[in-house]
Amino acid sequence: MKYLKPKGTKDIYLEEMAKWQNVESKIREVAKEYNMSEIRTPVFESTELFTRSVGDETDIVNKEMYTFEDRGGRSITLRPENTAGVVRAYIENGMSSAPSPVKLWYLSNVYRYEKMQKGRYREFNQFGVEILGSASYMADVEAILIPLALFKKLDILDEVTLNINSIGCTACRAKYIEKLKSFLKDNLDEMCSDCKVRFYKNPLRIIDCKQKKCKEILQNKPNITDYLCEDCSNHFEKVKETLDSLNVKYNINPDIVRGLDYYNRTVFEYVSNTLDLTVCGGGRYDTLVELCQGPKTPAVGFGLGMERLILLLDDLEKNKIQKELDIYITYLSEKEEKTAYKLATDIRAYGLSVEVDILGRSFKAQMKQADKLNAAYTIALGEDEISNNIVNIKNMQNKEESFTADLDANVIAKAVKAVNKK
RNA sequence: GUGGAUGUAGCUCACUAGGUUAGAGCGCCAGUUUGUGGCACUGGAGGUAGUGGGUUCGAACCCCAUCUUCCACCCCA
Repeated sequence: MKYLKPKGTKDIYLEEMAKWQNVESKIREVAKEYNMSEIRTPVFESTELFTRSVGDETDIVNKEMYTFEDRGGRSITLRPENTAGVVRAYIENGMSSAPSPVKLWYLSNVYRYEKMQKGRYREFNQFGVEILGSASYMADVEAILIPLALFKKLDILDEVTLNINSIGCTACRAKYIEKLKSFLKDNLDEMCSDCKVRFYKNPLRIIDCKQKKCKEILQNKPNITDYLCEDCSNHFEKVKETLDSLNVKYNINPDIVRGLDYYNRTVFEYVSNTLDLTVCGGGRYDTLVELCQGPKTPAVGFGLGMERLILLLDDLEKNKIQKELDIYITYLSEKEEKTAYKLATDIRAYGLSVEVDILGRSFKAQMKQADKLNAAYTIALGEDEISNNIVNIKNMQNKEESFTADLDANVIAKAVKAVNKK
């Protein structure tokens, strides 16, 4: 075991790959149902894109980016999140002139230099959506609904909780921060060292500090929802009303503050009820496109952690994939080997999954193998079958439902497909 | 980045007053007399005990370093 995968990375293979593909296929279904189009952007972008958009006071930018200089002396960073790259692509390719709203989805890997824990990797995958061009609360609602549609398909609707909040616009947030600061000012000495720093750099983050003393002090803090300006307040009310009308259950949690600077108004997250994990986080970002030198464009989006979602599914045993094989062709001796292989190849051309032994196993071992691979049917080829030009197609689950067919790929494929449909 | 754990076959784990060729279950490969799987039985492959040093006549077991993974913070998907 000389070479190990880099810290914080993961190999995905065999059964786990099947689980991923299952989730991915559900994601594609949802994407189609919501009429979104897929976007793929580069794994790396110029460093400045992230420092500008994510915010240079955030932890992501301060200590978690994989940044390096390329051979041309450019500062490059492996994307720590996807929104910035999508927004860059939106502007660069003039997508603002496409019919609004532009609804983009992606499934891509992102990179953060973090200390490992379960559900926390240095390379991980996010399913995400960005809805660009709508300032309406309806867009917020749609962004909230999309993960829900996926959870429903995965049968974990009751296993996650939706938390929402509004952090207002720059104007009302600034007012709130003043209130919060004056509330905390007197007790600042008793707070943890992190919070003392946050007090000056990013006061909102104090809200979700987990230190006991800080929590105590925060008990009677002012809530941002009480300080929203009229527009922001109305917007938030409309979001809630619409969610209610759709029977979407949610908690209003005035303590959720996202770790990226570009959010405003609605922020939301989906949290596992059983594991201590945030599976999905998102919100509105009306100023980001402009900040990245694009046309003024309101937008909302979210990112959903694939590794965490799959971790949750595994924990709930909701993602068990039974691998299936349509036909296993066995042969009695080396004499029938070539006929068997040709038959397999021919049947495969009809879209069925077919396996033949390529290890030189005995007939009996081939049968065992067919069983292990969970083959629906087996076909045994021997001298008799070849001379009579007829084969027995054995149903591996129920011997009584076995049947015969001509030794012909077309006939066999049609017969198996017909039986499968029943 | 801070604090605390962990590491023995592909997987889940045994073996400690430090002492001959490190074990089990599952998995993998094969066989149980020659044309039919799932059970059972038998056999086989597979580990320089994460890696590198040190202590010792002798280390998987003791010490140090390092890496990995995990837990609590931090943060977040």
